[in-house]
Amino acid sequence: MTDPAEKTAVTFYCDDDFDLEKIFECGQCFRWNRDEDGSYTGVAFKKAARITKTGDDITISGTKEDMDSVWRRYFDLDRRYDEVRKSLALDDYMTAATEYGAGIRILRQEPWEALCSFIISQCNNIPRIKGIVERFCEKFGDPIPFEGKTVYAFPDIEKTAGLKEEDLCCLRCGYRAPYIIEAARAVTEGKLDLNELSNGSFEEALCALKGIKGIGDKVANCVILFGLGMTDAFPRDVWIKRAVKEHYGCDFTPEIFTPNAGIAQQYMFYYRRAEG
DNA sequence: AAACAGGCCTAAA
DNA sequence: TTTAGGCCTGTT
Repeated sequence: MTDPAEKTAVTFYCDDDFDLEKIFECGQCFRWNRDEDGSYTGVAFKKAARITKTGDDITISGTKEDMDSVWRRYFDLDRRYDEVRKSLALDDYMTAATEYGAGIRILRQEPWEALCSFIISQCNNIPRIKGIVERFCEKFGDPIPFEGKTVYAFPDIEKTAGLKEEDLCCLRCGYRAPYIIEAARAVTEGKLDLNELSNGSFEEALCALKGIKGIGDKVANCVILFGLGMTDAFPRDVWIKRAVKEHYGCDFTPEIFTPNAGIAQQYMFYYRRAEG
């Protein structure tokens, strides 16, 4: 097999927010890993890549076609995050949060990967989530040659739908195993059209996702935000609940951040977690 | 050792 | 409609 990623790369200038560490380690994704030189390698949309930042230059391994067909959208490059931050700095707290999180971008991930990853995320910490996801990919994902090694794509929905619960025991994902399989089957059986969801409303997507056993409000909102690209979805995990309680009280509504409540949520999350 | 972790489900008020 | 307890696994 050829490995074009080793030979080519695309570099572009970015004067907007783009901090690799914050993007990949703010809790929104689980498949990017840092190397000693500060670059990150990962897989998305069946493409492996290494991404490096030098000054304001971002270099992504792969062809220009990969850049245009995958990474531009994945990294949400058509949105000005510096302007989003400004619009969200409505009070002292959000001013501090957006300054602290400057450099974050919301990744537009594959809907299925987001769905599956955030099912796994429930009641888990990030290292364990990453471990489970990685074992899932190694065991059931297509191999992709990259930089002399083999990495693995996220497993296909169809393949997952054909698995039995015991096939997933090696992941050590516990009680989430049936949820993963059920979600995949909902898609292959036509009960849930993940691609179509992004064309509909937030409410429709929320309702459709929560119709699947194992997907509640929090996971559904994560899927809508990170997988469907609806920037108003507002996942409430324990950290967000703490932050909201401490700074806004119980009459808070995320609509004050419309149309970017989900992005606001990410700044709040990242900031609150850093406080410990 | 026992409690807790980036939820969700079910049963019971 | 809200609340408690249990759930796999891993770490503290």
